[in-house]
Amino acid sequence: MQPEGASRALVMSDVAARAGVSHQTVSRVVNGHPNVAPHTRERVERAIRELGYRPNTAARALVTGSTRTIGFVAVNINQYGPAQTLVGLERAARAAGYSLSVTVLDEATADAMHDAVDRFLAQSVDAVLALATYDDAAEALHLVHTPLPLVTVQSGGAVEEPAVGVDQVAGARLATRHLLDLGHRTVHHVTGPADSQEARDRITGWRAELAAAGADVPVTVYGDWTPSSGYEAGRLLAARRRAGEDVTAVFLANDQMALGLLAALHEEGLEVPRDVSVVGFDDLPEAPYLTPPLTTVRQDFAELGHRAVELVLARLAGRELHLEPVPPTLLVRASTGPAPVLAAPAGV
Amino acid sequence: MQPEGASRALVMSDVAARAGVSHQTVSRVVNGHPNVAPHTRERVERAIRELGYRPNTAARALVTGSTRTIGFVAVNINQYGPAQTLVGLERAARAAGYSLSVTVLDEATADAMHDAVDRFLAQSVDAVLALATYDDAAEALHLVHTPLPLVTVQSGGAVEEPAVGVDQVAGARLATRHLLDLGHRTVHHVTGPADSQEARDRITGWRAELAAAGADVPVTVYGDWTPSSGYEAGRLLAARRRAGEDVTAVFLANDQMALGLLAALHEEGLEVPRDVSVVGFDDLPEAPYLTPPLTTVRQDFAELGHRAVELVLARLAGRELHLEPVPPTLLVRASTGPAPVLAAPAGV
DNA sequence: CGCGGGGATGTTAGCGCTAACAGGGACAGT
DNA sequence: ACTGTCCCTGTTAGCGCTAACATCCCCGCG
Repeated sequence: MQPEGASRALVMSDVAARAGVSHQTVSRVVNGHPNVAPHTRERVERAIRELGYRPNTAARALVTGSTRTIGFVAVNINQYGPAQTLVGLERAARAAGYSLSVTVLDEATADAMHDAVDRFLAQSVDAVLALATYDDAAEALHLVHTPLPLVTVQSGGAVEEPAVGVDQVAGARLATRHLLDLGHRTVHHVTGPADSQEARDRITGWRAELAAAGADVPVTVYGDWTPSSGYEAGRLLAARRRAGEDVTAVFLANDQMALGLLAALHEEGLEVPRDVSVVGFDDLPEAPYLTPPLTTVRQDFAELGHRAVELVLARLAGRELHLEPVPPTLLVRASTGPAPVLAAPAGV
Repeated sequence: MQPEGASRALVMSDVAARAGVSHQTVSRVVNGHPNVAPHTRERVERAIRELGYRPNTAARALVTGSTRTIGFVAVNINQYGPAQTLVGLERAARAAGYSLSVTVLDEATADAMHDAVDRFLAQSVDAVLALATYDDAAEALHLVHTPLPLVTVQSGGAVEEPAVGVDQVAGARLATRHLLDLGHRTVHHVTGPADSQEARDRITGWRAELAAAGADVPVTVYGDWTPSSGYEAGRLLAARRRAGEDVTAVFLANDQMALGLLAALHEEGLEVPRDVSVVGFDDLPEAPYLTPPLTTVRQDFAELGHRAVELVLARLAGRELHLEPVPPTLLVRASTGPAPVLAAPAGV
């Protein structure tokens, strides 16, 4: 299919010679220009196939000014969400004929962010995608001035740049609604770190859903995404429960904390979901394998990537485009169940 | 520092005009050529700074044939290891003045792999890095013929291409040794999937260390990286223990399985590390937060990335270079302790 | 004092491609 | 039959840069 011996790189005129046309006609065929006779087009296409020709991107970029490359900058890629976002973005970019150049920042300072964007500029990428879930990253992004089209991902409305994201508020409402629907009188919430827009949005959603149902809004339990903080939250909530509080349902801002909470509840002799129902957020690969399998909220990273790239393409074409946030989905597993009929005044 | 108004892209002759030299002299300064008078060099550098000039990479790539970009292809980036590898690679590439173009494959077929490498070729990257821990990916890589320098990462010797990796065998020996040193008479092993070279290497290391210590080699328990399989392994090992087998120490091929095993042992009424000591592999971010905090083996991904890029640079320069695998380290936490003094004939 | 040599700089020719313009043939309308 | 038009194809001129060659000047040496 492709010539193995890399004797000399093929160029357009090699194809032209073989097809008996000028190199410009080859260019027209390659770029899908309309005014080429079907017969000619076919011959050129055959020559391209037979030779295994590929246009040189550097030459193309030099004359068109476009590299068909998108830069992606993120601060933290260890976490499941960011890693999945990268995957979704890459896939969507590839589908649109773009490749993704990735930079992972060590720290979310304006300097580091500026450096990254600057490097992208030097690389002459066509646009920059930035993941900015944390406030410092979002702020740093604000301070970066660049002629490059910039699209932020998952910044949750913290920036006015064109942005795409998953609807965190809706996700939190979904989780909370599910628990209320199961008959729980209220839902406790273990938050993520305060400097994360996503964490704040999840609090907002949880609160909104409780308010809509007329349920009590319990004091939040602070967490920081780590299983350790989930564990602590579990101890705390168990204590509150012993003190007579109505702790039968807990919604945690991520699955890792749910993992810790599950362990703590187990140690406290509370059974999930018989005594307490638990919902997480993220749908980690291990979520179905926890004991019990975790009910959680899944974000559609493929769709997120798709919309991000769509937005980039729109900006590149000079179109204004406003995209709605991606709706998340609830995955009901075994960690949630009907509210226990404890000292509740009203039974079924 | 940098002109905000992107009126028109600056080119070399703009700098040349300002510095009162020819564009070629500017080129020489930019590329650090020796024969430029200090005085001239200084003037040119000042002009570059004042104007905020940046060489056009496309033009440069066109004439030099090098894009200073490395392609990275991986099949699975969701897992902790691969994601960290990406981060390490990017950092090292950036430090060496290269940028990383990433492709994530949906499936490890030869076709998909070929496609990815082909796209890199079209993009005229300087080299390709491939993550091939699974056999199918490694095989696919074998079938790909390309003029591009190719370096594989974490393939564990399954490919003869120049490769870098973490020493999985050594890691497994470290874990096993640690348990034996604590006085355990033997160590049980929960494996990873059979089609993973890493998983096989860990079995090899575990077996080698047991053999070196003259300890019994118990039948392995099959796992597949998932917490679920770890949970099953926990049930199985607890049963074996009840049947009189000497199950006081378990080494699992990854932390996720350890997570499942921990849950199973807890359910079985076995306490870790009093009854059973547990060691994982990977040092997941949640490892320190499990109950109990997990003793595990950490791979140095920064160093891995560094060596991978070093190898790429060597190949690019035509140098032969053989790099030793990166040694992993053992992190002792609370999940391991001295062997219980059960029905053992010899006590302390 | 003339000449050779080497360091500093300038000039020229592409790298492979696309855009803009030029040309040529076929067809329709008069 | 002639002209205008449209479609197809070819020719030419760069895109911004680096490599190779040309030039110039200054210095040291015979």
